[in-house]
Amino acid sequence: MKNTRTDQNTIPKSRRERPAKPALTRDGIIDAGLEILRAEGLGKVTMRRIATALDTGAASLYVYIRDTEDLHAQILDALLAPVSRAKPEGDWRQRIKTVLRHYMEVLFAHPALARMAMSTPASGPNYMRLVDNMLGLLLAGGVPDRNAAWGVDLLLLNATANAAEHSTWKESSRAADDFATLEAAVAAADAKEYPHIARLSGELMSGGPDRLEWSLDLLINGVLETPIAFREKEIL
Amino acid sequence: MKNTRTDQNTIPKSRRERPAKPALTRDGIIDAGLEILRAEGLGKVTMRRIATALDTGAASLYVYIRDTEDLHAQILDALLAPVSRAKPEGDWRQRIKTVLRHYMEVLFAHPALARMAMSTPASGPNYMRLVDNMLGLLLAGGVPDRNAAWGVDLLLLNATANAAEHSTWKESSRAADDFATLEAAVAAADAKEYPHIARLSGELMSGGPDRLEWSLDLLINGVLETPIAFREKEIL
DNA sequence: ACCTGAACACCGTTCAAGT
DNA sequence: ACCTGAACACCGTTCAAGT
Repeated sequence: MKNTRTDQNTIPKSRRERPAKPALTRDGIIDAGLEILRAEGLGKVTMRRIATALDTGAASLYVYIRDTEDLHAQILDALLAPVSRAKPEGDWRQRIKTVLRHYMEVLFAHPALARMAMSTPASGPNYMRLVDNMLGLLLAGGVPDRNAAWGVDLLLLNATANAAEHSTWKESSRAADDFATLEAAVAAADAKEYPHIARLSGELMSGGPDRLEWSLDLLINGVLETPIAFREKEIL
Repeated sequence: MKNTRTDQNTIPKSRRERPAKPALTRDGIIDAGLEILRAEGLGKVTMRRIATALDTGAASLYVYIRDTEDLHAQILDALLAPVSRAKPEGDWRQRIKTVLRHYMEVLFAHPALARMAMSTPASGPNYMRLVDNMLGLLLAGGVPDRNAAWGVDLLLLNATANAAEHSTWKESSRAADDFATLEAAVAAADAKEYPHIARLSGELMSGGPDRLEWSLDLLINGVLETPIAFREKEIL
C-alpha cells in the first residue's frame, strides 16, 4: 500500500490525505461489480450500489456502461474467462462434457446471471472463445459443419437453462419452499386430474446427477447423429 | 352492466353513484394483471400498477398474492389454460410437437414470462395438466416410464429456454440491436482468435424454422432411445 | 470528455390503524 | 378477516452544470 514512486510529491495534498480514489474505468466498474456479486448477490449489483462502492454517483457510470443489462452481461463474461481458457482432458466427448459442466458450475454459483444469460444474446470475448472451443471439439468428433453450428447453440442453451432452473431452487429460501410445495403437489397429485403424474411421481423427482449425465449424452448423441441434409430434401 | 337484482336499493347511495368497485378477489387481480400484460408488457405488471387499476392500494393485494414472483407465476398459469386443454391431432410424435409449439407460442408472445418460468418451479394447475398430457403422449409412443418422466422435463425446459432466448430479440429494440451487433461480430469474427466461428459464421446464423424442428426431433428421439437402465449398471 | 448532484418517475413490502 | 394510507428503503436513468 505504500507509495514508493518518486513523483509522489506531484500529487496534490488533498489526494494524499486518504487512499487515492482510483480513476473510473470500465474494468474498475466490473471489478467492483464482481466483488458485490460475491458478497451480496446480483440483486445488489446495481448502478447506485457500485457507484457508492467507487465513491461516486450512479450517473458517472453511464460513460462506460450502457445500462444495467449491459453491466450484468459484462460481469458474466468476466466470470467466463477461466471456462473459456481451460484445457480439459480425454476424448472429444469427455472434453465437451467437462466444458459444459464447468460452464454450468459458474452459472450455478450465480443463479440470477443464468437467467440473464438466457435473454441477452451473449457476445463477450470469453463467451465467443467458449463457443469456438466447443465448435472445435464437435468438429474433432466428426460432427458435420451444420450440426456443429446448430448443436453448439443447443448444448449451451440447455446448460444455461439447466443452471437457471436448478440454481434458483438452491439459492433463495423462497424457491426452496416452492420446490417442497411442488414435490408435495406431485407426490399427492390427484390421480383423477393427473393420472400420469400420480403414477410416475417417484420417477419425476428421481435422478440426481444421473439425470444431468443422461441429458448430456442424449444431446451430444443427437447433435452427432440427427441428420439435417435429409430433412431439407423432405422440405424441398 | 345493468344491475337487475332486487336488492339494489340496499347498496348505499355512495356506492351507486359511480360504477361499483368490485370486491377484491384473486381472480380479479390476475385478470387485471393479464389486461396490463397485454396492453403494456410484464414490466408494468407491478403490485402498485394493478392496485391502481383496481382502485385500491398495493398493500391490499398481499391478502391474495404472496409477492411479485407469485403474481407473475399465476399469470403465466392462466395463459397456459388453452395449451393444457388442446387436443392435437396425429400420431404421438406429431401431437407432442404440436403441444410444444403451442406452449412456445404463448411464451413467445410474452418474453419476460418465459424468463420467469425458467427460474420459478411451475406448479399451477394448467402447467400440471400440460405435463400430464405430455407424459401420456410419451407413454403412448412406447417411451419407458423413467425416460418419459425425465424427458417431459427436458422437452419443456428446452421449449421454455428457446422462447426465453428468441422472444427477447423480437420484443425489445435494445435486444434487436444486440442481435445485429452479435451477427456482425460473428460475421466479422477474427479468424485468428475464433477460427471455427469465422469459418462457420454462415451456418451459425442459418436455420430459421428448420432449426427448431431439428432440435425437437433430436430431443424426442433422444428421449425415446437413450437408455437409462444401462447407465445405472455402469455406475453400480 | 468526463464527472457530478439533483431530480424524476418509479419499485416491493411492512405495519399500525381502521372496518 | 380484510382493507387502507403512509412510510421505509430502495431502484434506473436523464439532465444541466461543472471541470
